[in-house]
Amino acid sequence: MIDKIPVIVICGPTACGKTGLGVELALRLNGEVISADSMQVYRRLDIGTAKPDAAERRGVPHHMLDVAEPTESYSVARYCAEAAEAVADVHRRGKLPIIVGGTGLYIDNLINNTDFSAPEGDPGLRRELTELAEKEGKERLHGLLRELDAAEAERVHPNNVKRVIRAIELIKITGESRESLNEKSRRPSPYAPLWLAIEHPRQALYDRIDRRVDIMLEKGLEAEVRRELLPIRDRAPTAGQAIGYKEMLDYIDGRVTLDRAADAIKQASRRYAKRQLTWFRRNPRIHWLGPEGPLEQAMEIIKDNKNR
RNA sequence: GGAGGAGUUCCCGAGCGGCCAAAGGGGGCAGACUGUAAAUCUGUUGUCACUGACUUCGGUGGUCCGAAUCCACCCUCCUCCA
Repeated sequence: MIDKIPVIVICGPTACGKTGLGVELALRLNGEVISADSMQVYRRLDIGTAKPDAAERRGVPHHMLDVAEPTESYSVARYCAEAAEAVADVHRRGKLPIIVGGTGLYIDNLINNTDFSAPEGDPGLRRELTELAEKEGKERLHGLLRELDAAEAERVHPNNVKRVIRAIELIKITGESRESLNEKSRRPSPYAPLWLAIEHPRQALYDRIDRRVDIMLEKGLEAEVRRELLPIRDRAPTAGQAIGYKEMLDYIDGRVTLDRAADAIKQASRRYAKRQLTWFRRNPRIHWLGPEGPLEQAMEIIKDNKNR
């Protein structure tokens, strides 16, 4: 307990005000921000990912931004390795690591110190299995998983081809069941996290999202997409999935009007926020801050936490 | 003014006498989640005293054992002729 690295985690759905709160806390607590955002890791994808600019960062050092090229495929495993290093570095220098972001998967695995020594994907095998699913059906693919790892087949829905493939891949490469691999991946966490998240009434959150998308458009989202994504559109496996970018490409290609593209971005962002909420709500350690004066609420909780 | 066509559950849209609270899609809501996660996937979506009842398919009134589906009139919208 005594040796654990104290960290603050600020999570929550998009557009809830995480970035601002993170910076404020960093300024007050002598901290540095470690971003936990699967899309802000990409260089030059600034507007669409709502990456904080120099003004927003207010001199607070930010880590885990701009650490990959848009053409690279990124992953939880890579994030955890790099972010853990960043956290350790910040702590070593006597500063408070503040993890700020909306990618729940990344945050949880970073904090839990998950061991990602399990094998990563085998592109050849993946292609083969994808073809199998296309030619013979998802049920056939799922049946294959059932033969190899019945317990996992029980947990993964046949329609979730990505997961089915991953599970088959794991057992084919390692010979071990998913359950046993997951068991092995659990390690003690070196962190003592204080979890914070900002909650807004649903409609208020959706309004914030809409406004934010309008601002992105004003700031030049279209130009950013033309400049950064259009030239590499088929070579951006992860970055190409970002909300905002694929919708803008539809517009640039002339498939939809700008208005419709904007609506699609808002729509997708709202649905994304919903999924984030689902993810974070199941974490009982999170202290949910109301929309009014989240900074004061956060400081209060931090004080209580210290006294404990 | 005349001739056609259309009005369906939050939206789009199928249904055209019983098996219809009404296909499908969208959206909403809820959930899952360990190497693409801003991704991928699941469930649910008229009301209730919920294995049954009640209200609903533009309105009113009919036909029929029985209507979203047939008939009459009315209202609204669209296309064409004037």
